[in-house]
Amino acid sequence: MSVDAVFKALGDPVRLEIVTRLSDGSSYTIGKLSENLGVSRQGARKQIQALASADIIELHPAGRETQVCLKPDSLQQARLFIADIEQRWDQRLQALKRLLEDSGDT
Amino acid sequence: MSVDAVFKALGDPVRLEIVTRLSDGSSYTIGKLSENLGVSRQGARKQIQALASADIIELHPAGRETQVCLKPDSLQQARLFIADIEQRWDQRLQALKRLLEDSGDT
DNA sequence: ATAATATGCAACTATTAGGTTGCATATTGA
DNA sequence: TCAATATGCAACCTAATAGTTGCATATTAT
Repeated sequence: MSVDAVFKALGDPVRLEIVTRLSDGSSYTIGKLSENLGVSRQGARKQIQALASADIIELHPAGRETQVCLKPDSLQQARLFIADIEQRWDQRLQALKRLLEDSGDT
Repeated sequence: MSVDAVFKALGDPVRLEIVTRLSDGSSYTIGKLSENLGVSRQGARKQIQALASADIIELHPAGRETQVCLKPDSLQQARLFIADIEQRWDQRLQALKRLLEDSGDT
């Protein structure tokens, strides 16, 4: 799964709410997860599917219900991507700072 | 700017490539940034605008060109959001582990 | 058996996104 | 001045997204 797909999956308030709820580490049925999201059950189901397709959550069908739980690997990948961007940026700023200090010495 | 909007802005390969290029800390003109992205200049321009609207980059017009540079604050916000999700998840796992160990002691 | 429950699937609509092309305009260099 | 350059703006197309409603189906509880 490419990292842009993970970001894309996180780029929606309903999906972000779902992820936030799942971050408590427990698993929810699709039905419970779909409550109070501000959209219909079927609307919520689509967002849950989108998150599953981005490998951010996992669905475990059991009997007539399906348990949903978080799968943090993709999230970590996304966080590391941002951290890398930030690190490059910081290194560049440090380099610029050193250049300024050196020229100030002469 | 809400964090889902930041994620949304990062959820596209062209925009992600733009951010990656800018992460070297230098500034590029819109024209230079638009090269070799696989889309037309106008297509690239739209993505640049999307990133600017999400407060991920800044545009500085000067004469006939416009300099583009990264603005890492929104990125940090997004990274911290993910880090928080991961932390909650980890804490829950730790708690579960302790529970198992305790019950194993009895 | 039957009713309630949890979910899935399909069709449909409206909006947004990503992309294009064409043309206008302001700035700069020769 | 005049040509080249950098960019902006607008119209347009297509595909994807977010959402809906209605109905089907499998599972579970009484």
